[in-house]
Amino acid sequence: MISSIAELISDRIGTMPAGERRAAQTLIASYPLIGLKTVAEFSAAAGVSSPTILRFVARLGFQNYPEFQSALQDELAAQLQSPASRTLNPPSPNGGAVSPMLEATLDNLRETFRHLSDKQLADIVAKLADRRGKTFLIGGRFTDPLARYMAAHLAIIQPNVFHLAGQESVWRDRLIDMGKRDVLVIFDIRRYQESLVRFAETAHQRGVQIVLFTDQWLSPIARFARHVIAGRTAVPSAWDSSAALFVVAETLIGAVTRQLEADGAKRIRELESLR
Amino acid sequence: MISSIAELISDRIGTMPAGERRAAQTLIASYPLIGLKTVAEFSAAAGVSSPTILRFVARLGFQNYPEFQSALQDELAAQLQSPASRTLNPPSPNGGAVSPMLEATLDNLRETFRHLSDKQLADIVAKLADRRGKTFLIGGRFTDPLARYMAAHLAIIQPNVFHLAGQESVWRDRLIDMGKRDVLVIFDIRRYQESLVRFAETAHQRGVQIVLFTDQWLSPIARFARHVIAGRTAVPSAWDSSAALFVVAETLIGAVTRQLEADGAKRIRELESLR
DNA sequence: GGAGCGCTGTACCGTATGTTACGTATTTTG
DNA sequence: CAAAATACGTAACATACGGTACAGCGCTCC
Repeated sequence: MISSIAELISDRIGTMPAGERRAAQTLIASYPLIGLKTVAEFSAAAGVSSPTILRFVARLGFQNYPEFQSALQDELAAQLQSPASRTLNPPSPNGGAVSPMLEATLDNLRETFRHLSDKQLADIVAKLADRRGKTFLIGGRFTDPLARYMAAHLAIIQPNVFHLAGQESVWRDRLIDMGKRDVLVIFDIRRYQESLVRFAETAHQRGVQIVLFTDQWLSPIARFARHVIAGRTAVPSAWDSSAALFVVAETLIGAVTRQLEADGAKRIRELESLR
Repeated sequence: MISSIAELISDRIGTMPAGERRAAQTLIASYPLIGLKTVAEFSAAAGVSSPTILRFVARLGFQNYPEFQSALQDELAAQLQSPASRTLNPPSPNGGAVSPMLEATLDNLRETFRHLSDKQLADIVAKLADRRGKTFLIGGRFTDPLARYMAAHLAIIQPNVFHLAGQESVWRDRLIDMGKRDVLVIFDIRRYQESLVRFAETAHQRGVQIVLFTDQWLSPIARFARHVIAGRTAVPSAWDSSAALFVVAETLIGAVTRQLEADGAKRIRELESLR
């Protein structure tokens, strides 16, 4: 059963030629607004010619462009009159195989944040925003990209942020640079990596404060960590999900940025003037 | 402070002559749909003549009717992109400072998947699981970690998966290895990187099928992409969020794994025996 | 490698749309 | 009550919008 035009599109997008598919994608991307504008604007936004737009709506089964627009408007009207249906519609409009994954991830996010106190986050933010020391980030086989992601952001808003990459021997040598005032952010989920544990232990002995991102079963590194963030990872997949940790990381990035702005950090002002 | 057109109307409706007041009331009654239709339809619905409608919108301060319609559309866009859920949702169990970020991310995830059909995902999965060609992954400044994350998983379950890292000149040279049967997965969100666009264009010319992860405003690479995944990125932070794209990536990883298992790929069986 | 097909864009056309001028009706004011 | 000002609709107009014919191009399939 196809009720909305969006569904109709995604149903037929596979059978469309390249140009019309671009039209379909731009419409879906900012649905349904582009469709309410003129053919010329639509075509410009999609980067195709106007006839392609018209052929596109024709393929969807509409006699002409105005009829297509009317349909979009009717849909909008229905949506606006019952705003609840829009966000609540739990019988996922997308009854297929993907939604279990989405549902599980949404649950994981909520659960992860439920066990996360504001105080805990505030402490970590304060530590990360305190620029008397250096910040090192590292991750395991699958989580190292998370460390990179966080490092990419933090390195912009403050100096002395380093992502530890490459061979184990390489980052072991960086231990020399680490001391009491420094922070080490580690991402480690099952199966926990022995090399990371060793690294964390040594760093801990040197007085480095460790912020650990791990799963709900806690990596052994938790023993040495000053702050532990335990994210839910279970999803209906062969792999564990790092999405919850990813979102916590983004939250921290945002909070640290805000904190530094509040501190009136010169660097932030300079950055803004560069944009 | 008057923000919406509806407020503007109710503010001035007192000073309007009879005919225009009828127009105003008709518009408010089924706001804003009538305003998106033609002047003729609007006037008919209000029971007045077309010039009255035009005088009405002129009194609101608009130069002409199209300008008025654009304003209505912009308002709708803003309304649709920040779903009402934010106001309707149960006042988050965790009333603290982090929850806006979490709420926005949850919304982004739902919205992103709402615009994503099973068919579309299935097509991409089929392409990624089709092992007659190679798979290349690359990302932008902030999204390259996502490419790495995906590559780390895909490289385990199948051969010929390559993450393109380092200098632009390095991956440009890899173009030589790419052909019609190959897939290029690109992550690119605002601000879109010129170097990536050039790279995508050249790859496209070589017949490489491109799977693009981008934001809702679509990277210019969408022009060359066979498949486009548009994720929502807006969060209350100085940075855009890649969480939605991350979850889509995880979903794809899981689906590809399942697909290969279903295909009875020898590699998967070998992997299992190794564990 | 060649022939056929299908897709796409350019250029042009008819028309529906927004706009304006003007005459009539209605209300307001001295 | 008269006269003027304001409001409204009819009708004519110009623009820009949607629609179409056609030619070029790339792709696929012999």
